[in-house]
Amino acid sequence: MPETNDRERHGDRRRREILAAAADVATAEGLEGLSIGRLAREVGLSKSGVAAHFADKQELQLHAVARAAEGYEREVMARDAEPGAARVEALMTAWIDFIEGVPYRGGCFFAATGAEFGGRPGPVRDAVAARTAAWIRLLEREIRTAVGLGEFHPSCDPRLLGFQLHALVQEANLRRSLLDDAGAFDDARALLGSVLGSVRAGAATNP
Amino acid sequence: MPETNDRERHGDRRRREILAAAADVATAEGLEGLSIGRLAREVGLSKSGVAAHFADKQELQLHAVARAAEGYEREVMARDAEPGAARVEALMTAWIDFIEGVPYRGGCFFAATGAEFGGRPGPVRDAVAARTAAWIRLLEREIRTAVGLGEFHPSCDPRLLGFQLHALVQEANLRRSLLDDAGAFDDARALLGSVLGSVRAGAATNP
DNA sequence: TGATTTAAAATACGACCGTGCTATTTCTGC
DNA sequence: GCAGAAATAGCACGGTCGTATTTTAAATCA
Repeated sequence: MPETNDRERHGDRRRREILAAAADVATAEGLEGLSIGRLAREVGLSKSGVAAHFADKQELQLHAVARAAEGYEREVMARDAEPGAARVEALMTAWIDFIEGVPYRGGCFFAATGAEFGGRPGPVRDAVAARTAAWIRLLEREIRTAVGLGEFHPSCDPRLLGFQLHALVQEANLRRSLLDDAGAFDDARALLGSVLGSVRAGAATNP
Repeated sequence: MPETNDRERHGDRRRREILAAAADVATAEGLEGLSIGRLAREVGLSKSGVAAHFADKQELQLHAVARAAEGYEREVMARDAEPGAARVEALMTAWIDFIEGVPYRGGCFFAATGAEFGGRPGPVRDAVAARTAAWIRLLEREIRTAVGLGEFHPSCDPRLLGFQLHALVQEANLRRSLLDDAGAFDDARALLGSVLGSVRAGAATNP
């Protein structure tokens, strides 16, 4: 069998190309509205040429979710900084920068697909939810570390702070993509600073 | 001509029934994915029976947006309280309560459709965006009043506070619908209290 | 009652959907 | 260069989509 070893099989380049286009299109037009024919036109293949790479449409959707998640893991979650407050700030800043300069037309892939699949059960929803939950947990864990190190005020509730930080970026993404508010990410940065400032050790007892 | 006077034409009851179902379904499955046939099954009519009430699908979508907005105007925006801080809190509380007990399966209609149409031009997007922007402006105006009355700290930026408050509810809606986090609205309420507390006159200089 | 207006159904049409199946082209390893 | 495998194209199928036209049934009114 060819299989040079295991990785980088022959059609993997195409497959990646298709998935990149899928993540792109899905961010703007939804993961369900994404059609094989539409995708084929996008990458210059025939419908069957695209379909051959996946068992069915759902598998394509799941791979597109995974592909989008890889981007976040590489560009956002992998930020290294001193554990604690510094890393919380680094993660958030990287996240805001990433979404602001996002290559996908609709903004944040997970904001778009999360809202799309929110009220709908199934494996795709589960995949989107799992990635979102993992990111929130990562954020909370880092906040907890900062509290443990005494960098954040002891009264700071990691779940609530994580809630607040996650909300800021979701809001910025919505305002840019729906309201064409280009300054939304600067607002998010400003609020990130003020929220983090208010929980830093030595500040008042909020939140 | 029949036309009892002008309002309440003959098929208006059906029409309202269809639009209620449309807003319902669209919240869970999107405004674009909403199909005439699906809607017909929902209200127990034939496809053509539904289609006869609207010029085309886009008109149906626009009316569904308007219908959903009416619900918000009636249940949320119409809260009357003393202008200023009290009304800001009343509006936000009514909003959170409304979405938490929302009759639509996917949560907030405008969160769902806003994300869906964010990266897509057209009249439907414009309608959703206009309603969302109007609500944000209403919130900001009331905040500005509170600052003017001296109830909120003079350093409070109405745009940023509005950003933060709007973000809280969007986040709660996402967490419940995508992550099945039933406590998300209580978290939003807690944060609403802490954020408003921090901008009340006499508090520290945040945000 | 009979004529007329209105609501809804029935039906049809063309477009696109996802999915199989069968060529045909393109690449790869000897 | 040739065999064989992999990648892609071509095509057909059953469904559903939105829409338009026609037909039936029910309500309204003279």
